[in-house]
Amino acid sequence: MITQKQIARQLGVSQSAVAFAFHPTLHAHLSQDKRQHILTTAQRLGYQPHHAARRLIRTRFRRSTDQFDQVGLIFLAREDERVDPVCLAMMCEAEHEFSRLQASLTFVNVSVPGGWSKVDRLTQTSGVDGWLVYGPVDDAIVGRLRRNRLPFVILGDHRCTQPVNCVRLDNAAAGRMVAQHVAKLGHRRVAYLRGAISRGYIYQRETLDGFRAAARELGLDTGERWIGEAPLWVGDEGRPQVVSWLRQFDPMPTAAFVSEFDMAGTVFRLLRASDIAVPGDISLVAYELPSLATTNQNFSRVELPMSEVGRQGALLLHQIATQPKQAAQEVTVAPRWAEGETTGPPRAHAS
Amino acid sequence: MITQKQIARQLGVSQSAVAFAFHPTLHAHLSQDKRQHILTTAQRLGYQPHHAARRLIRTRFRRSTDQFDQVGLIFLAREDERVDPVCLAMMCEAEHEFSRLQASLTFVNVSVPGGWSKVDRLTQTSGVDGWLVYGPVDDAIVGRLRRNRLPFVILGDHRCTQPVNCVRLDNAAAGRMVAQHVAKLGHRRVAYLRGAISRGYIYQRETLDGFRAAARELGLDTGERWIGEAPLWVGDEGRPQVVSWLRQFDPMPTAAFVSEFDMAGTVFRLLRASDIAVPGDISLVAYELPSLATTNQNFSRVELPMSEVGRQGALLLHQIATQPKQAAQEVTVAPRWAEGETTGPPRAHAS
DNA sequence: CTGAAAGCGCTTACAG
DNA sequence: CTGAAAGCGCTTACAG
Repeated sequence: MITQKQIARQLGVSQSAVAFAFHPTLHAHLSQDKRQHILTTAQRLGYQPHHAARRLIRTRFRRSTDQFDQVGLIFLAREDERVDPVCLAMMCEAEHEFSRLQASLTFVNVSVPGGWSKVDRLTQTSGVDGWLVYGPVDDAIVGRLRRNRLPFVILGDHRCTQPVNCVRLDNAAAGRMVAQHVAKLGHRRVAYLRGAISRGYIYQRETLDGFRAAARELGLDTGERWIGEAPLWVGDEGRPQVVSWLRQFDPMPTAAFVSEFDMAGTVFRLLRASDIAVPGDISLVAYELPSLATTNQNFSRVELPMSEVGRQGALLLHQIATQPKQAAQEVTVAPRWAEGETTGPPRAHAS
Repeated sequence: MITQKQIARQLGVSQSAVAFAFHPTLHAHLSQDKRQHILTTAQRLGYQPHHAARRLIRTRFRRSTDQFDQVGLIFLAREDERVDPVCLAMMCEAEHEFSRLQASLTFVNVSVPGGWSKVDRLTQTSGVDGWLVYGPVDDAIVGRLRRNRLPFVILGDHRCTQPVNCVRLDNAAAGRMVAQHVAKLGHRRVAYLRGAISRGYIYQRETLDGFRAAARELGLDTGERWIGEAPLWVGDEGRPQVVSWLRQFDPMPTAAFVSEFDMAGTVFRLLRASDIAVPGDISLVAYELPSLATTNQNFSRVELPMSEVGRQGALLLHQIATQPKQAAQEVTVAPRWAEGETTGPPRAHAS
């Protein structure tokens, strides 16, 4: 591996001249020519700064502000969930963005005993320059992170009452988007199928609120009775209830929104098994990650680009880590509409 | 943060005495008493070795063999796959195991342009002490890894012709397990439902081979005709074909094995929609990760504990990184049988 | 504008 | 058996 010393020797300059060439913001100035010369040579020789040396020196000069080569991802899983496709999608994209910045991503699952002590250890030994945090984050956790004095960005929804740096999906916009698209097609009776809401996820409430507000504005017929909790998560027995729930209405809704990942396919099959045509009898709108299976099946859907959340999170963390203190920022990522074949205008006699 | 120097000052010993206390294998020996005293004090003060300093010094003394605090996970995604639940399950468990060893895990996705250069950079700048590798690994990739001279362990199936350190599931045992369980219940006509096999995954071939071999031994009726490629992956249209494929046999098979993740539920619903009772008319065996949805639905199934692969991979990497050179080891993890309600003895008149 | 020097925390060869 | 010293690669205060 190539060191600054070697570059200096090769060019017949001092080692500090080489170091200064990489830090143009420092008070000591090199002539432009000399600096360029050093940088070109460094590039040609394939110089890579030694991360460990940088980290070490950081403990000496606290205000080494421009260091950003190791970032941690704190994964706070909910107890009852083991695999989380959202997490991996965000992580891949965040890692990709960090790679551009010559930084790498350390994964820490704090949902196990002793998880937080690892976070503290990495912080104290300068193991990382900042944190991305994903999971059910609240004020207590934010307090803990603040005490460590490293910059951090929350990915996804959170329950904090104080302002924090975070990147999240605009859930309300997802709900609005659905209402707008079905309204434009001419639908008025739109059913909203939820998963089990006992856990009280934030996205569930926000999506529904967005849908409701837009539906009201657009003049859809959308009282409480159109909002059904479909027991799609509780095993197979409950599933046929979706059809009977839809059939209780007379006339039936002409459109339905399945507001949970990976469930529209099941509803589609249940409808077909009951000889309800999609989109002939009822239009169906799905809610999906860009990568899930339904994508291939040409459902009309609102897509939640979680990988974009990861990307924006990486960029925001880099920004707050390298720039002087500023107010907490909340970045929202817009959902995307994907037109498929499961929506169409309502039947003339039905609308 | 506490340093060795501070501990030394506190105890009135030299700094090197403290360092030696942490490295009992070195030639210079401390008295047992003194060593204990130093270690106790270090513990009491909450001493944490500074990783960066350790890494830095490693570039000086190459044979610092006992360092193991930063490990990389190389994620080689297949182009056509974006989210991989297996990867996250393994990673969580590996990270957990590394935490016990005071090490942390850096995630590197090499499926993007420039991915490998990051691996090289981390290797050259002593950014990591070893690699876990997950994805379609072949000899070319192994050659690349060997050149970097860091220990590495492959997680999951691979296509290498040379011996390598790896941890994988015993896929053949999964196939055998299914054959044994249905045979014990008295079944003779057993259908084997595959997903699309165009991609030629290794686990698909090995699982089938294991099933075939055991079926032959156990006297099951299992010619080529019992092995069907169920187009479960190609969208909704192909799905009803599963039922017609099963019905082409006369008499029908009394048991069926659905040999891909997350598909048994779909087959179950298709059968029910066609008034074929499970397990009355046909027993159904699923193939799942311990975390997938079917787990809740009480299917009889063979479970593939990928998290255990991650755990064993972490342990193996630690072993080869800290111990003198030894021959490549291949660790296999056994699948687990979970008895559910979708299997039973065949109907008397049918068997 | 430029270079020599100090020192981050640690490990280990070397001298007492 | 023990301690003083060198030095990993780097950044920056300080002296020319």
